[in-house]
Amino acid sequence: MTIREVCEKYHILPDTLRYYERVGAIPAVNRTEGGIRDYSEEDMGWVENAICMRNAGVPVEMVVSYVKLCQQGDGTFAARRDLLKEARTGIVKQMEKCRRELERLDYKIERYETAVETGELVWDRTFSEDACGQA
Amino acid sequence: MTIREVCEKYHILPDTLRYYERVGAIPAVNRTEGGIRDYSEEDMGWVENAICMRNAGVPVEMVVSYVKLCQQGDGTFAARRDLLKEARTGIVKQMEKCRRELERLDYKIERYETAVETGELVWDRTFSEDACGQA
DNA sequence: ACTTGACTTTGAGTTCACTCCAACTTGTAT
DNA sequence: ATACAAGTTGGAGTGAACTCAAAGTCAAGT
Repeated sequence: MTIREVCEKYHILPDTLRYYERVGAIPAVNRTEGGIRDYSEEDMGWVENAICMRNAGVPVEMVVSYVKLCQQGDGTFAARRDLLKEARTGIVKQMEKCRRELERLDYKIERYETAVETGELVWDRTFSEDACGQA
Repeated sequence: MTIREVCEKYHILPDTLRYYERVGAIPAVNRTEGGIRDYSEEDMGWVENAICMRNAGVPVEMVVSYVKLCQQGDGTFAARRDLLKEARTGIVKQMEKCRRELERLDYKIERYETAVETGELVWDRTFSEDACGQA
């Protein structure tokens, strides 16, 4: 599979794929005689891994660390598990922040819906005690 | 309330608060005679709003737009509602991506747990069809 | 062989959201 | 009065993650 095809499949730019490869977020990709990237099934798996982790906000540096551990062989299972657990914790934290803001937003949107009808905006609840649980 | 106190309350840096004010993510803050910021209850509400939205990954530019609409008065209820709905959509999308990656991660972590015990890593599931639903 | 378009590398540029610095002013404690 | 901490401004710097540009190479069609 050419870089173009991979990019179409995952809706990303060729430069992003090359960047991921350059920094090590994916291992070196197969090449043709002429030196052109020819993504194998395995390469695609790595690409997917990087995209999935990045989609969830996992830092590139963490993806790089994971790939490195994988390349170091079977002695790194525990380290890989720990790294993924750490990534998981970060994602859960981020989701919790989003959940709280969603609640806030839903309340506000509801108030604005009413305000659009009546012409008057009323808050019967205050948000002043903490910033979405961050205090 | 001084900038220091606000920062301690919300665990952010003074420079961040000044930055938010400068770009308009919060309206101009009350000042003392000498020109030192003295956050009122209302100012705090704006600070909280900015922090909450940012915590959920809403771009600063969107917070700025919201504040601008609020400052334009009662004629902008519908516009504000629409803006918050747009922010909401973005957050929901991000959470969905996180949810999918969490599933992936949980499966992988579970496999690694087993691998740590047995010394052998086995995938009885493939992730090759899409990148966490992004395809 | 020739054109055209896709691919290559290296390195620089961009965007976002802060974060820091320097020089100066304000407020508090002795 | 005098330190000295804490605040102020304007502007520069940083880190993360791309994204683009330039100059050249490769491959497919005519």
